[in-house]
Amino acid sequence: MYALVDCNSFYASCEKMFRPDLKNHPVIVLSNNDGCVIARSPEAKKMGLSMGQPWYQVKKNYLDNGGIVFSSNYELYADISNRVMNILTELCPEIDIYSIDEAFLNLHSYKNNIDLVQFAFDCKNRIRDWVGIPVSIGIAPTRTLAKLANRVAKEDARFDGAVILEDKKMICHFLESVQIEKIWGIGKKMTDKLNSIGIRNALQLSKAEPRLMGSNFNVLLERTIRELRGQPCIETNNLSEPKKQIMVSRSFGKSIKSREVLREAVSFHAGRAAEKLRFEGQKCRLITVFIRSNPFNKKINQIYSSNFMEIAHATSDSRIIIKTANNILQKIYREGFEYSKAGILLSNFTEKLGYQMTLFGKSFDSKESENLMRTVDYINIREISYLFFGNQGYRNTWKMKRHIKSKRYTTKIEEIPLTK
DNA sequence: TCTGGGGTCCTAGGACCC
DNA sequence: TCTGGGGTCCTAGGACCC
Repeated sequence: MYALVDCNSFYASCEKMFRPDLKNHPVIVLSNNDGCVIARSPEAKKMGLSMGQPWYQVKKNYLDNGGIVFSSNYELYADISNRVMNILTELCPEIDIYSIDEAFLNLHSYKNNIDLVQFAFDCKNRIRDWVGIPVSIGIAPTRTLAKLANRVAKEDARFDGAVILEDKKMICHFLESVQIEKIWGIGKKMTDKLNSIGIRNALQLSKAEPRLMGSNFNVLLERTIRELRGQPCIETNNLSEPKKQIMVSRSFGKSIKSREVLREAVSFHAGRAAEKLRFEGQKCRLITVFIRSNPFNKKINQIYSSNFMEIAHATSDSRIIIKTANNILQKIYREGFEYSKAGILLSNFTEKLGYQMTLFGKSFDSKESENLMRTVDYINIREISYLFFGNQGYRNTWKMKRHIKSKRYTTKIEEIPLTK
């Protein structure tokens, strides 16, 4: 059996934790640049706000009706997430952290020795009491079914936040009431395709022949069908699995024409990406940079420009990565466009051990490079001061908007909440 | 005025090999 | 009329996820 534990309206719940005065008030959290709605408290959901809706479209109405809004505060959410995951790991060491706010627990090793209902409520209560975040729990024979159970636990108040699907008959009955687009892994395109051949609910899908569906559509669908039938076949994404790519990209606070300012933004992202790469203990060989205009603005000429460069030896040196990113930018920049976003993608990783040696030239970052980067990271992590590279610039005219951010209550000594 | 960011996996098709 | 067969590897792009 698998349990899926998922925090309810996670970002909004994090904000509410530190603002007891907002209890029972609608609270939402916005994406970067205060662009879209990405988390809604139950009260905000009732007001009809939907996920991903542009903020400017709902702003007036929402605020007029007493809604509360926050810019995203990832430092806070990441810290709260760690606390939740630590508790879950204690309860079940076979844990697969799937995203910032949800995790699968593999309950197989418990066999029949636990009362699943008891287990679910223990989890739920402990996280509520120790951290302060409400969670929902779905337990079922496969991950796909656990996902569905979780969804029902969230949506139907009668279950009090926990749904356990065990009995075969019960599962069939349950699947019949589920639309296929609610199934994990079935997106919009697949929904349309399946609807067109008359498959509308999860029970119908589970009765389709997996092999045949696999060859007519794709293997992902085949796996999903098997999972719906109670046969686990979606692998764990082992927690220690190294990343395969690292991306840093941001929309700008306002659009940019100047090559110079663009260069600062790209350098800044490149520096951040290099930092992430070092924390992953990886080195990369391929660097891709892209710049683009705002696709929503129909009045301007659109551009999406990108290119990549391979570096001779795998590196995690910020200087090399920033320099390469700038060379790519030189190639892709076109005069006369308004750019609204830039990004960098690092890929082709080689773990620190086990390099491919190059025939000519050096194969490794030099000792000097390693030492320098370690020192820079040391200083930056501890915020003794903030070191950056000249290219990264100081103007920051492109930085994103985050006008209504809450405090970093748990990670900044100056921002710890005080009682009056 | 104003529309996020970071990932994974799969597939089709091209290049290349014998 | 008619132009092999079987493979691998790589990449770009699609679909999906939170």
